Amino acid sequence: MTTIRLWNSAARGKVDFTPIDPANVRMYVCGPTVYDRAHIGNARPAVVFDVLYRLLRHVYGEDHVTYVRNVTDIDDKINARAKETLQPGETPVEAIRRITGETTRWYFEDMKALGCLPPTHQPRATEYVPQMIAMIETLIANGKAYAAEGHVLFEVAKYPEYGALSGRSTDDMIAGARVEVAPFKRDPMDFVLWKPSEPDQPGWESPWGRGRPGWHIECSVMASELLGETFDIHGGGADLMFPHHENEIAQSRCACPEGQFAKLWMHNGMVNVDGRKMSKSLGNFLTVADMRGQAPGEVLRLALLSTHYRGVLDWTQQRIDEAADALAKWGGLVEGVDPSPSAASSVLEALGDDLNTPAAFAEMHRMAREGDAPGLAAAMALMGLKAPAAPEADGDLVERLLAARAEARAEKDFAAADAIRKGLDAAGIIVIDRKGEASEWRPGPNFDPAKLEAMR
RNA sequence: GGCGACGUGGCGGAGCGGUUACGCAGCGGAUUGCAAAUCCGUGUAGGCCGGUUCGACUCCGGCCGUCGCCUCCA
Repeated sequence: MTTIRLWNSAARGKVDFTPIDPANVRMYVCGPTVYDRAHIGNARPAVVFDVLYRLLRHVYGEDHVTYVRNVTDIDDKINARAKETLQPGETPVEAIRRITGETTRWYFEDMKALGCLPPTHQPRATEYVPQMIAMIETLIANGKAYAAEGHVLFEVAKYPEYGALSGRSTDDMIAGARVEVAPFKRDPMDFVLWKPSEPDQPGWESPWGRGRPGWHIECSVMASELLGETFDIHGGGADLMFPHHENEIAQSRCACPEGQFAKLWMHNGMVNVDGRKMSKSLGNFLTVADMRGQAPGEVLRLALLSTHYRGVLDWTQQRIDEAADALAKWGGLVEGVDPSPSAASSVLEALGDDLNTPAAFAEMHRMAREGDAPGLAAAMALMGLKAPAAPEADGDLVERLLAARAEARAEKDFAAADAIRKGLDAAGIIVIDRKGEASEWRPGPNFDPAKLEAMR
């Protein structure tokens, strides 16, 4: 059996992965807040943890892995967006449903295009509010939380291990204090479990009046409801380590003192665009929809995996181009080839070493060079990679142009022949001449139908 | 200010205390009327300064630089 070693953020080191129950390996990953198109930063964790999901299924069996990725559909950013886009005759709550429904659908489509398997469960926060209220009540009963002015706050001082995941002491946090200090907080570090809702905001009846849950409690509840009080892996972006994951740990451990919550924490690195942090003000904000306009989802997936998941990924055109070339080459090699029964052990070994996808690709390049098409096909299947569908080119037109070129060549009119070849080349049509036979051709990764059409 | 990560050849990007990463680009060759595609070959590295060691890109310390988090951003 392949040994899987994973970097545990909480321990700051690699550990051998040993499931609590090999018959049911359990993983939770923080999913998107559905108020807008998924961006490239949402895509990376989805793709990275999809690779881990596939690896775990390969090692422990397809029916022995439970993967939960939530959808946060209660959030003040959603409320703000609803207010901005309110349609005539629409209530604010209807607007919220419109936005969360639409963006959730977009998210599912985008992730599918990136080759991600659907997780076992994709719970929505709105489906778990009663359980959140119950967990908050438990925290109050345990003396870890307090109600004040319609809010319920978690009292950080009551959880001495707070900060263990991110390696911060509460003193450090206060030193950097940029925390909002509300008058009803006992301590600036205390964070919201429940807050009151205005009449035009979504709200649920609770022991503390009509209100809504805070962000952190959503994940704690959905994880324990679907995976239990102790489960194997919790994943998410590195920026979520503090405070989101720290707060999840505090809540869950205090609500279920006998449970451990996640045994292993994994964090993917951030994505930069052309060397800079992606932001709307810099104008380099990239959505998955934008990316899908640049290249097929399969290519984007390879590009997202081309650097190790813990490092910062710089998103550039060159990276996309190289991914497209590699995939086109591999796709040509494995077309019509039956994958070998199991992925090459070298590829499994690379992935098993803390998801070293670049090392796995090096192995795949080696297989391509050595002509091991079945092995390559198996490796691609394991990683959820496939060649993008060949673009449709106007075959009659290309054949006609090639015939004209052949005629020019026969008459030694090389200027005319070369003009046609250069045109086809510029259009991204790859022409392969063979001695004594008709030229073969196929659309390449840079095929541009408009340029081909212009040669008519 | 506090905490943390990272600095590898032209670019991307891994592993490794001593022996080729790999890919792209480049260069040379095969092939071609010239190309393309394909194949073969090949050069180029480890921020700076110290330390440990027979030996360091790899371990330790310092410095410099880049980036991130500390703001309900993946």
